[in-house]
Amino acid sequence: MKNAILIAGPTASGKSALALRLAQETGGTVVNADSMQVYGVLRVLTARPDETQLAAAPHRLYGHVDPREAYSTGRWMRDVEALIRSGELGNRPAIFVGGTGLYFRALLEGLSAMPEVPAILRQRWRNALAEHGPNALHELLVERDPVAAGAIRPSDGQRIVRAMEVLEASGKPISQWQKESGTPLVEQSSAQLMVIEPDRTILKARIDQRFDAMIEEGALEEVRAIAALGLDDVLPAMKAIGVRELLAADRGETGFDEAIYRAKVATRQYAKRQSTWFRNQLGPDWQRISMSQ
RNA sequence: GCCCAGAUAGCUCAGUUGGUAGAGCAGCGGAUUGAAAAUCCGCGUGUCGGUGGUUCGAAUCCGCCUCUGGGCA
Repeated sequence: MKNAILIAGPTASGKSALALRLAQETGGTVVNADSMQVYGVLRVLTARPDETQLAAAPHRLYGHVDPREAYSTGRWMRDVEALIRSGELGNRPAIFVGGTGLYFRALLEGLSAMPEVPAILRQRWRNALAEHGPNALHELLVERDPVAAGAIRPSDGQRIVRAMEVLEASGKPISQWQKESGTPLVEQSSAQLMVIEPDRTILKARIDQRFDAMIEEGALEEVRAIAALGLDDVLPAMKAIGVRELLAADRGETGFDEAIYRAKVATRQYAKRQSTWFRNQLGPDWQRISMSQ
């Protein structure tokens, strides 16, 4: 698609507000590019737009996924593609906003067309990882896909498992798949690319303040609600920052002050990883904004 | 006022019989192609409270001072 606006930035950098403003100015649609805000739970804890904000401009791909499901970059790309094809965006700009660097890369460069891996296979390799550890699986990968093995550290269990399951599901090494670039969904030359790069000290203050506000808005109740679903801890929705920390406190394993501190630290560390991605992975075409508002 | 115990990295602490110091957490840098709020890699950032002494050499031993905690008054 043409004339898209992309807004990347670490958590709590004020990007959602900027996206909303641009949507109102242009009549465009805000499209979520955040891997956690897709889930239909944890509205407060994932800082998903509230009713008022949703009413102020069209928003898409927010909270549309059941937390029992494991969403993925591939599914997000298919959702975006379906949205574009539906024609509902019209000729007003789509404003992609979020903190997931990989989503932006996929949008601009496409994702290799690897086939869906059957759930049974996925589970088998995950079990193998749990049982034998990453190093043993890496040795296997060295034999079966030496190129991928060379690029993946022997300690990186998650990527090793991905390489093994793709190979087994498709009969083709993941290193081969990755050479075949996919189809971009956004035409970069016509797009406006913005990344917010806030000062660390200011961002820390904003993170602390925002988490306190989340607690006041009912983050604990949200976490209790998701716990009541009895989901497996490995599901992405259960990995949202604050879930583990607040649940531990709710069970009496830690104090709430401790849980809040831990969650703030985890958010800060996440923001740092995001900043590293944006700093080094986004190309020179991105406009770097020191701080919006 | 007296007695005792502390004072070492941003925080909590370790440091054998003297050889200019190291863990965890925090922090910083990096990787990143369907779990990415995930996963993984690298880095110690220091007036060892201050001062004088003993010693070739002091975080370590001795004196004095300062601060903190506890006890006795």
